[in-house]
Amino acid sequence: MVSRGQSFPPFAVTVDLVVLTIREGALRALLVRRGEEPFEKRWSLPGGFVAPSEDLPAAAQRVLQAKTALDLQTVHLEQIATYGAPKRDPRMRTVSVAYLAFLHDLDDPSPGPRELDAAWVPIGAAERRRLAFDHRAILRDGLTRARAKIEYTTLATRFCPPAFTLRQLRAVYEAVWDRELDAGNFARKVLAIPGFVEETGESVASPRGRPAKTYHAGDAWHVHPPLRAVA
Amino acid sequence: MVSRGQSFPPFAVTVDLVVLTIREGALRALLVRRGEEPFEKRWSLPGGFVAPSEDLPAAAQRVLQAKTALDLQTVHLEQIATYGAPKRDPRMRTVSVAYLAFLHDLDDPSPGPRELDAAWVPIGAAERRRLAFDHRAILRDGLTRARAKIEYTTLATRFCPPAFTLRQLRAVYEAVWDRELDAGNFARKVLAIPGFVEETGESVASPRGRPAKTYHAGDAWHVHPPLRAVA
DNA sequence: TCAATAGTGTCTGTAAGACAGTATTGT
DNA sequence: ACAATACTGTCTTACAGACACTATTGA
Repeated sequence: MVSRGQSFPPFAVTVDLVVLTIREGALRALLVRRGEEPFEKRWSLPGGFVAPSEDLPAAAQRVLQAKTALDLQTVHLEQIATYGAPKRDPRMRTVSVAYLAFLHDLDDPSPGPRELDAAWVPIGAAERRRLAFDHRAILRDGLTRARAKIEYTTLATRFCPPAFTLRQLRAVYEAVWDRELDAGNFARKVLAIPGFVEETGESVASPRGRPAKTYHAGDAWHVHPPLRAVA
Repeated sequence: MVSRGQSFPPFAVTVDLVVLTIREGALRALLVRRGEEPFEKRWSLPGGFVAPSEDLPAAAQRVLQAKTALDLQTVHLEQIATYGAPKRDPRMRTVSVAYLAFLHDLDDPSPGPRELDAAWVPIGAAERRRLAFDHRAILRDGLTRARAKIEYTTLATRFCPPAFTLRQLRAVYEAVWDRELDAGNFARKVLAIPGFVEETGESVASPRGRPAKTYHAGDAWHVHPPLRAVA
């Protein structure tokens, strides 16, 4: 171990992102197909090296904006954990700081210059796929975090467009937890939490049936008492 | 950003530890006084550089064993988060992976060769102290994690010696949450969770009053329904 | 017997889930 | 009218917290 002067064991530091969205009623993760070694042609989480004077969240934002046509700073990005097994990257000693992002449905993602493809992959397929590096473990940890976090925070609204119905919000929970919720109980509970959602005053016609009111995300962060992932 | 060949932005990677214990009825953190620049003479969390072929949890264990006369692998170590602001270390670009450890009461800690002192500092004083680097934020995050984690896991038993009374276990929760719990409700709840604690069959005399049974930690991990930090 | 601590019983309020019932629309 | 969807009322059960009560010891 070196601890003095300019000499220290040099590490490469990367960020890798678990980017989740709801599309066609299914929870999906953003995956990219690698165009270079190592793991060429293998699917992986989007990621990249951290620049010498770049903060870690800034690196995560940069990677995210390169793949998606994101307008805003309002996207929620949180750190999952850091992965640094000595042989996780065959090229060099690397630690990867993993981030989790929640996005509402967007256009198709665009692959970067060194990538063959980019896609929103349904979560079951993504988890089963052989991913590059230790990305399968990172994806698993990110999903676990997401499933836990929407229980006691209002983050589920981040999966929704700016205006949404309670049906859409409930669909988020149902997709993330892979479990059906009682529509009535859900509406009562969400509306009882101050600042979870706020009426827009508008309604949208359902395919058939009574039109649903639309809501904006409110400014509350904590949901107490929490919604529950298991019955 | 460099992403090909041997050339990449070099980072130093360290581990820093939030090591907590209960001593004299108070929650305390292990702090060390730095004997070299930067932040010479300032108190800090124990930490150190990660060696070139060392896994991150192994580095954390090594740092922990250097300070405390720990016998075992059974200590619980979990990652808190990673801190990598560009100027967090004035010497070089450094990212620090922070770990959280729960220990039962041990001997006084021993300072390392480049440290002036080491001590179990009561948590209130530790939080108020001006610590080196961004260690105050790391300590805060570690405490938040600890307070949340003992709600829904059996980790509080890690603060207890191998055999303990319910009074001792309750004292752990009271110290960590800084809140008194109803003794009766606590006993009923803990005993109702299968595998939380197991009777040793022995008792210990109280200073005055009925002797308390002693227990070992059981093999359960989750506490459901959770104990609650707030009333 | 008294004081102190350990542990149990019982009541009450809150909240979750099941599910029936009402409201509002398009066809 | 009917079907479909949105939402509300009501009942049951579970559990947390308050607190009174019993149990067991040393002095």
